[in-house]
Amino acid sequence: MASIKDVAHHAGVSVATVSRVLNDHPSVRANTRDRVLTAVADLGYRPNAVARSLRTDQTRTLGLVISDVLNPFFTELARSVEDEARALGYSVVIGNADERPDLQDHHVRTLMDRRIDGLLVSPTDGGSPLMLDAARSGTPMVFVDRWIRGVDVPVVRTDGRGAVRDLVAHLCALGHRRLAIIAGPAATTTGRERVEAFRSALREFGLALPADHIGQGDFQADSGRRMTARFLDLPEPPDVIFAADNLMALGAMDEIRARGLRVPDDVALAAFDDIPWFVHTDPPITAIAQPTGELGRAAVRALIDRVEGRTTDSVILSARLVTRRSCGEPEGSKP
Amino acid sequence: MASIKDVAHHAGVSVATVSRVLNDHPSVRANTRDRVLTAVADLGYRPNAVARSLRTDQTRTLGLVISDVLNPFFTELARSVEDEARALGYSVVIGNADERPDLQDHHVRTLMDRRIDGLLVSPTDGGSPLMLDAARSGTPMVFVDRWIRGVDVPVVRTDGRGAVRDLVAHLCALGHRRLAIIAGPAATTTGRERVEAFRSALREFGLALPADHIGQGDFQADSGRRMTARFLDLPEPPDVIFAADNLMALGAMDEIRARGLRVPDDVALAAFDDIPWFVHTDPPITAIAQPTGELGRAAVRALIDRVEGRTTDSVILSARLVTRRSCGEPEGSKP
DNA sequence: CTGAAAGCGCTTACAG
DNA sequence: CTGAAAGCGCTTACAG
Repeated sequence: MASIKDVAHHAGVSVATVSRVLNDHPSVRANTRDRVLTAVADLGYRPNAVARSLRTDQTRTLGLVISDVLNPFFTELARSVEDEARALGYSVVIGNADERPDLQDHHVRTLMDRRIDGLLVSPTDGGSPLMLDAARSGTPMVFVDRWIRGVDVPVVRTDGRGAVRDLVAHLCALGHRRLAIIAGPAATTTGRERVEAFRSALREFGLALPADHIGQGDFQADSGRRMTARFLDLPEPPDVIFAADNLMALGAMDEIRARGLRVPDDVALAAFDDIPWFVHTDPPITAIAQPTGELGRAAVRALIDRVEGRTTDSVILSARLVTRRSCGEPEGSKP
Repeated sequence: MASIKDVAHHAGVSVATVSRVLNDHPSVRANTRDRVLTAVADLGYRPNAVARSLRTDQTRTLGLVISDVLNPFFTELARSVEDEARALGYSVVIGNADERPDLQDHHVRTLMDRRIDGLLVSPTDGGSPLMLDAARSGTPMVFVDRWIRGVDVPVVRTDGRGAVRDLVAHLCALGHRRLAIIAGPAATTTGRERVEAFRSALREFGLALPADHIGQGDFQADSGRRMTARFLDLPEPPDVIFAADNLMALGAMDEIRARGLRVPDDVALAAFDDIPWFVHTDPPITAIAQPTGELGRAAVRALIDRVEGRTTDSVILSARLVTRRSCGEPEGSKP
């Protein structure tokens, strides 16, 4: 592969001059510039980004550690992050934590070793020592979707409180009284917040959330299946299962179907996070939709602000309820 | 951030010695080694991967350019690629082409500028000049799923021929006679091969594939919707629509539902690529399943073989038909 | 407007 | 067993 030296030689100038034209430095004579550009084209020269990064101490790369690539919510988030970053002149490298703190740490470490300019994380846990170090190390960082308490890092997330309340109102209006939730890990903010929002909405409607109606999932499909089995084995099973993400809703569907039960007749089902397939499931699934694209874009803007030395605030967007048939006939239909 | 110089100073040795212990060079006295390790721990030192790469001319990173992150097939592929690569000591950086040749080229260029050790690509087109250059440039490369003709690069892919024939047999057994396909871009191998396999299976069963029963899609959802609309507007619409990937099947479902039609009563539907949600759609969707995980792992092994100077062959796995209810009652049920 | 030189943080032959 | 030195491919003050 041709190096800057080859180009310099070919153009009959010094490497400094080649570097200048490559970086659009104004003080290069037009004629010199043309000679260099010709040499670049002739040799098919491409600057070595590794060498440039070492020298300039910047990689123009952002790291993104997501909780689970198999979760369409995160995949859509990753997409919008990459789009916005590219528009602003940055690349992004993604690490998939697969909901495992150890894997998350692995990726944070690898990314920092590569000297990425900034780190976007949706933490799978409450903050490992490594993660805390990273946050304090001076590498610009922003949390997206999930965050860690007690760390001075901006957060870009969705507040699902209102939508969860709307969901509970919807469920009560349909006559449901025994509501259960499959929660995410208590170590994650969204794991905790969604249960809390659910609990306080229930309270508002005069309902309780007994311990055996809280299933401890891990945001992945299998746990949704296991928790659903546990609920359905209860002497008095719940009327409704609310899955705190779409993967656990998938697991719930698997279990319900395996038992030959029907949604919503035997159990109603609702999910946090909306995905295109929810329109086509049997029945279509009521879900809480996040403004995922905007979330990703806002997170990138916040991170790049930090990277480039500007200040940023946290941003909180809001989710909305999308009601479909999985909890019973929607308002306005025949009973 | 501490550098190797700081560690050397702290431990009272030269940077060469520090480098040696970091790289497990045998000729370091145990005592020296311990002193260095202590300094490393004290300073929280992490080697700068950028500097190391510049010096060693290897990044221990693989590039993966996938056609579309929003497609669960590619997302699962990416997952298995990353898993296998990590197990073999490599990182992977993913570029999402979003089915756009220009974006694909952007990522190939960026990845090569970063001097990744090897490139895994599922091309979105028939081979841009840049792609052809890359293949010839000496950077180890392997195609996965899709490939480019006339380029000497190993291919790891699935042969769907047998499964497509099984699908057509299944459809004929159910009495369908007017079969249509929503194909992928003709510039892609899978775009062409799936139509070809479909056409020759039809011929085998004495059926034709008229031009107006071939919809030209682009592997993304919208095109599935548009082509389905076109089929349904035909004076004599097809009995069955076969979508060449799961995203176009989603689009087809959208259109069918928008018209208030039912699957399979009004039109039957089948898809290439199976996803977990196909079990829960209304009705469950008959699909052709690829061994996606194995595909990704085999591709990584092939690429790393090349990177490390070994030779590799192409590998061809096979797909299988998973029949569900979207084409009519399965064999053995009541009619 | 251009070049010679230093230096980014590593690794590795070469000496001793 | 260890160190001094060269060099990977760039960028950028410093001179001229």
